[in-house]
Amino acid sequence: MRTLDHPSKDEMRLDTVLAALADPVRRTVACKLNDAFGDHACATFELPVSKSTATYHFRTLREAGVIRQEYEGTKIMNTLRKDDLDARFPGLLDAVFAAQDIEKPTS
Amino acid sequence: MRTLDHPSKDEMRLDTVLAALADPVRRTVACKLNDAFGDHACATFELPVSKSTATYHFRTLREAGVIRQEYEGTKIMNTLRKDDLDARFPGLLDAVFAAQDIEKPTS
DNA sequence: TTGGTAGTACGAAATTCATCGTAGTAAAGT
DNA sequence: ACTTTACTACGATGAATTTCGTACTACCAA
Repeated sequence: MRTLDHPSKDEMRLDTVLAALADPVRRTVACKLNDAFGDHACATFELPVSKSTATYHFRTLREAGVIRQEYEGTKIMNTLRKDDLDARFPGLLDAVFAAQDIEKPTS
Repeated sequence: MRTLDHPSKDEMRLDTVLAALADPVRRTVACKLNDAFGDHACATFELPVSKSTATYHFRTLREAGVIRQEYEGTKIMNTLRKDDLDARFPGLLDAVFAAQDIEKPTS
């Protein structure tokens, strides 16, 4: 079974988290994970980039600690590490999501 | 009299603000402005970079809308645009400062 | 076992970023 | 008028980021 490395809560760095969330493609992923229910395989995000670029962005988010990635068959299921991030940097994620919604309101 | 360009509140972009705050040197500047009283000329920050690099970071912060820069004689006085940022992206700045303090507690 | 699915790894190219030194400028001090 | 101060502009450089295509792999399904 394939597994992927994730930083522990304590290993999360503010530099890295902010840099991860500064990119619009990655912020879109994080926001969608925050809003949505159900399945979140990488392919379901319809990002405006190629498949290999998408892989890069998902890896960047995972290595920053923003998302968790777990294999499920050939797919990778992505979830937001909201609890861990809230514990490490309280209020940060919510402020970013709120800011995103102000700038680009959803529907 | 020399003046410098600043984005209006509405021109502030989340991408740019987050990218500005993702850099440790720039985040240090913003945090110090948030904490301190009195004079804040560029030279008072004792950053671990050369003078020309410091100029670059201050300009990046100004163009993102994070700080305001105004000439006063040969000096430039820097202030945090807290009110504007709070109005545009409520809670964001405070969350970042709180996170910074968790990661690198002041004194 | 053959084929499809969902993603990764790798290498390359383009762009942006962070850094610096040098030279210059505007204002203030003497 | 000259010097000092505090900063900027410019050009260069190296590092990091973002992008992509191609080739590959692990797993599942028929």
